[in-house]
Amino acid sequence: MAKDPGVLTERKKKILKAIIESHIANGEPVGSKYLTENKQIECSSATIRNEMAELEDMGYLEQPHTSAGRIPSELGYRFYVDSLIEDYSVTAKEVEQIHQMMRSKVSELDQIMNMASKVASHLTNYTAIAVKPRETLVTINRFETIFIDEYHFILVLVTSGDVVKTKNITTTRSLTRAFVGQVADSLNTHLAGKSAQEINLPLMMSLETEFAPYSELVSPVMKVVYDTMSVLDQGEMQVAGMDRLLEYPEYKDMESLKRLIGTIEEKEEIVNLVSEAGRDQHNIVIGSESEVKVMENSSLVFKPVVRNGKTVGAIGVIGPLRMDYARVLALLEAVTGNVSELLDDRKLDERKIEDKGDTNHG
Amino acid sequence: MAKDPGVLTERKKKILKAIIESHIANGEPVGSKYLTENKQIECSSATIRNEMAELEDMGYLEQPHTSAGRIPSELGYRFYVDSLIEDYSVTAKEVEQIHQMMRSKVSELDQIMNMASKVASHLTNYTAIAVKPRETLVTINRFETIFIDEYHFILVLVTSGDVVKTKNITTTRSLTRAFVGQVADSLNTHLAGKSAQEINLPLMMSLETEFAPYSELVSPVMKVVYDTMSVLDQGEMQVAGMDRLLEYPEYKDMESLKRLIGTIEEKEEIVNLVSEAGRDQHNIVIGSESEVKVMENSSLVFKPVVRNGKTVGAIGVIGPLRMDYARVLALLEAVTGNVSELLDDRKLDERKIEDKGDTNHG
DNA sequence: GTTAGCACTTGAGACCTTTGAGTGCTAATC
DNA sequence: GATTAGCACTCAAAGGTCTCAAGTGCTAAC
Repeated sequence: MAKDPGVLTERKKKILKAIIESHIANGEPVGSKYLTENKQIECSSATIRNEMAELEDMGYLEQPHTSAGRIPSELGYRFYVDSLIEDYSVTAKEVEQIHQMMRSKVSELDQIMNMASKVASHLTNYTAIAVKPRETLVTINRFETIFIDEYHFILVLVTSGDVVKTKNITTTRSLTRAFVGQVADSLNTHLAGKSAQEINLPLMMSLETEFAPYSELVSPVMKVVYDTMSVLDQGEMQVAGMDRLLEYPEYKDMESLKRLIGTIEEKEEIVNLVSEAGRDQHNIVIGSESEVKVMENSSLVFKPVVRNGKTVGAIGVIGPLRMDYARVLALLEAVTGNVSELLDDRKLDERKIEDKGDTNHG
Repeated sequence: MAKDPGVLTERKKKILKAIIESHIANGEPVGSKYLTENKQIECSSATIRNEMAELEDMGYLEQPHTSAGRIPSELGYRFYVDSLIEDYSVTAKEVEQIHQMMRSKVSELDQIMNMASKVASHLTNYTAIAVKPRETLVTINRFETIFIDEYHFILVLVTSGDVVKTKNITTTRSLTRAFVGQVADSLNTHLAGKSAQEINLPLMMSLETEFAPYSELVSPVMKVVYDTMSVLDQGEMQVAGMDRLLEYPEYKDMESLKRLIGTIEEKEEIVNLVSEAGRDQHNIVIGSESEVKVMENSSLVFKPVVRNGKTVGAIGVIGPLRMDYARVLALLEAVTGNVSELLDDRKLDERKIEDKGDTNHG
């Protein structure tokens, strides 16, 4: 495909940039005449045609059919975002909107991220996602137990990363407050520092002897612990503004739209993609660059959200290849910046508390 | 529209039923000739035409255009599900699939429900939802606190309905283990039995005096409590198999599809609909019967999941008006039945534990 | 290296016709 | 009075033809 991607004359770059930006704006193939008339390029349409032919040879452009203009190829977009793109300046109004929408009462990470994805979708007019990446190494930090009544107690599990999970445990055998306290102690002795993988049969057996005559408790408790840890490993993802996909003519094709929606809903692959990404910079995945075959017709742009130096999630945008990358990048920057600010522990004086807890129903 | 919906001759019922079932199966308008040839109706096409004309007058049928067959109206579907529908028998294979898919290791309600919605979508081939209904009256049951270190403790909040939420609280002022214990005691004295609405300024002020010199703690703690309670009120909803919508020609129309996807993603309105529903029976909402204007072209069928006599959620299916109601009803019955079984406390002997806890990250 | 000019290609859209399924109505029949 | 055969009528869907306009590649002149 590409002949010599390194050597693009200034004029070629200018033409390529003009084509890409026109196509992003209009969604239609761009012709040579259009460029001479609407973009400041000082040469005739014939010259542009020659240049375009060469750019096509190099793999930056494509032609839907002989008598149509050119559209950028994936390689073209890639070159554009790497070398040609100009910073978009977020407008005051957009900043205002971000602040407005993020200024909600909630302080839970999940909800902040969720709201951030809504903001991102709203401002960019693309489908947006909020991802909580897969945790690679979750270990048990400590246990606490709370005695409720004879037959119920709550198991509190604090993991690395200050994640707290609680579980109601119901037994058929009556308990005492003291015993429930011992449970926590034993669990702490045996399990602190362990990861899900390290919970194995010998461990369980040693616990069973220790807990006699409540050995019946061991396996359910361990199951809960194991469940909890596994869930944490998994990552999460929320979607906002899925319906916006339908506004773009590239998703007129029902079949590919169906597949894309399926992939988004499945979450798995996208969470993977995001989890593997670097921590600080923007990440742009253009079409078939990703291993997610199904995203072939789409681009994913996301930016991690960092709190206290730790990546706690990412906000991203999914849309057609001809996404307005400049604008999306700038807006994601603004949104994640805002989220980080909300999460920043150094601003405790202002908010006084930080919450990392979570809930579950039963 | 309707002249006298009560008096349908047996033959009219038979014809109506045949039309609806044909249309559900094929998605196309049904003509008189088709009926004589494929359904056992002992009269000529002309007679059927007369009958169909009358059924149309009564409001049970509609005609897309003069030279087309008839399709059922919403009223027609309503009459069908109320009076004409025949029970569908879930096949052994389907039962097997339900068991297979539900036999996963997890025991958390959220995850069970989520899996159930996937099963429902898979088996019915419609979009499915798992709803956790709005709680109407959540009150505080009790507090516990867990001392972590000088600057951190965990606040555990047990609400009515045995829902547990935990929050990490970070302070700028150093704490003692004893003090953290007192916090719980105070909170219990002042807040036990209260609902979110009852947390007001006077209450906060009385707490602030009590907590001096840690009065700075009061407002953040109360915020957490309030947040928590509000979130519980809200209800939740998960979607599975959204892409399946695109398989039905009635959603070819991008504009209405966009609106439907928007409504589903928004969740709000559907959660309302489900939350208001009765507890035990099936619920069938056909098109514009619901106040959710946007579902005008679609039907929602759902069945509550009951645990220990309490409605803890619902599994439902969203699809075109010409949904295969009989099959959907039977499969939802089977799926919710399976879920209830998994949740049933009486089977504790088998699983020994019950978990109601939940998680959150930070 | 650039440009004017021209023949060529091709999808989109407008318009027309055909086709066939299905109807409503009338008059004959049971 | 209910049923049915028969027939004229309607209308969307499908296919065909034509035109239109945008855009190209190429050649030859600058």
